[in-house]
Amino acid sequence: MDTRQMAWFVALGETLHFGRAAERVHMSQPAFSRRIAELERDLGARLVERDSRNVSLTPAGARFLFDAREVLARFEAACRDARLVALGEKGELRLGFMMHAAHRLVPRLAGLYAERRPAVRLILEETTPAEIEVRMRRGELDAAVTFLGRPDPALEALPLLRDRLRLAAPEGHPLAGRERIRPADLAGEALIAAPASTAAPLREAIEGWCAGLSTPPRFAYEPRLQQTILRLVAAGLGVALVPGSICDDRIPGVASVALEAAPQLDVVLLVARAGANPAVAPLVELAADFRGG
Amino acid sequence: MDTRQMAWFVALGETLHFGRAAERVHMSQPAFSRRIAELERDLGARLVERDSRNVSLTPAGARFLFDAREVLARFEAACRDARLVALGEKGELRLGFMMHAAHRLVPRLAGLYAERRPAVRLILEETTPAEIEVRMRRGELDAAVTFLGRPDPALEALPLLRDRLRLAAPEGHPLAGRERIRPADLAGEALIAAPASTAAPLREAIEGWCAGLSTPPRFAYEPRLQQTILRLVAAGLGVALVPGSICDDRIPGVASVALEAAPQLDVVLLVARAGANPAVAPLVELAADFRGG
DNA sequence: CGATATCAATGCACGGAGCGCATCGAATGG
DNA sequence: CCATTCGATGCGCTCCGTGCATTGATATCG
Repeated sequence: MDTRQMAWFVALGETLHFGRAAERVHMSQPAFSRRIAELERDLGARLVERDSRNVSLTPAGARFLFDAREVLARFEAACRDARLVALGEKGELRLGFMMHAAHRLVPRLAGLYAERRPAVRLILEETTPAEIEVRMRRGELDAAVTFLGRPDPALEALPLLRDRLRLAAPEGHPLAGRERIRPADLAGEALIAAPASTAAPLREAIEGWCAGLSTPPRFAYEPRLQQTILRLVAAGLGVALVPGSICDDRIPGVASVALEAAPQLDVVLLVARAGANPAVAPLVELAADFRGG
Repeated sequence: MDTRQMAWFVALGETLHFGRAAERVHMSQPAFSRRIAELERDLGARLVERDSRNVSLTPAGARFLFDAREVLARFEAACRDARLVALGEKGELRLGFMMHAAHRLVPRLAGLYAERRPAVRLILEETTPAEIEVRMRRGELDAAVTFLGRPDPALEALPLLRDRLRLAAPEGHPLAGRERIRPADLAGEALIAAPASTAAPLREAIEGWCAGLSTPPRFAYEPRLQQTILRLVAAGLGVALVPGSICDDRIPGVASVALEAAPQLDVVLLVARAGANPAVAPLVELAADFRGG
């Protein structure tokens, strides 16, 4: 028993005429009669009353006609939606992103994406670069905005922007008034930075810049979120090296200072190379435009 | 494209294994592989990613799996419901009835019917005996409670109860105090009765009883509803000959008097002889019980 | 690193489901 | 009373869908 039988019966229910219904479904009348009889046999219920002059629906037939229309509509919709999802026109797109990107990058991306694919539900998951790596590999994310990390053959990294590290210091701190600082200026300072297990590329950039120091910097606090780091700086608990874009909006109580030979961090859009979710395609295009603009 | 393909795909989606899915739907693995490939071809979308070691759903496949489950469930429900309607276990039953029956008969019937067929929606349509005849013949009603009228080969009449005509007169009226009256007592009285076009059997019974009078009775008012008739009587506008059961509940201002050789009216359950709606069967049984009790 | 096992895809031949054509039987209308 | 209409049935044929055998690719283990 299948939906074709339903479609045949709907044709019959609408015409109440075997010949015309058969014609509508591109079948000969005898074949059509047999299919309807077969449907009734399978169902174990008489659906039409035929007295060789006119055809009428039984109560069961009327009910089945009504239900069949709905089932067929949903069937068609399911097939259409599968196609749309395959084309990336509909469905879901899980976009992971690190907190740094939440300020400007992700909102802009999300807005532009929604214009191109209004029917795709964009699921935003804020997390950390380390988590992103794991979840991308497991296929739990379709794409992610993160720092460029170790190259992965299965993942493609599309550059979005390049960020320079800056110093974030409490207002009134001796370094806060400087035009530009060198690694040596950090001697004895309490540093605040996320641990490598949260954002390896960022941590490596920080430690790399400090590598020249005779006494290695002291990491006083290691919270995971950039938000927290800046709050701790504002509270005067230490200084931090942070991506410059973070300092775009002034945080009360925090001053930002340029670094000499500031390390650069690439913020990239990470997508699976073997395109799992077709809905990522417009996001990739967006990344290219983004780079240009 | 039909629901069998959906069922096959659901098996695959749940096992993620061609061999086991094929087994579940009683098919060999090669045939199953082909059916899935065909489904993907018809849909124009890849539903599963197979890398010859394990099978995984694409986004389109996941969506289709979800939708397919729903479509299949509704499909099954539609088939099941058609069967139930054919068995009279579910669906609708349109029961017409004349106003006279609204007082006690129909509420009791409806209550007992609902106990036997809780899934059948009983649609009650109050109307007149004349209207009932027409609508039964057109198949717009499945059954009706009405006076026994002219026998119709297509309709079966099952006796429910037998009602004697009584006189309804305004309190204080000369006839109101009588024990029993004869047709001659009505001479000169203003009669109130529904027209023959509304309830032929009732009207005929009334006119038949009055047939012996030298001067035929004067029909002062001819409203269609029994309710109206009794109100007019209460207002002192005339007297009426009404089915006795109507007088069961006392109407303020109306007295009822027995008739000599009172005509009897059969109240019957009318059903189509060629049982159109299977849901009437328990109603027919009910009518038999009713006659007994 | 090679042998083995597992699993989906493909080649091939067969059987039957489903089709169209011709026809029948019943009912209707001129 | 014959012509027409319409659904059901008989019959032969075609091709779709099946199972069996096999291939090709890939992971697992000695």
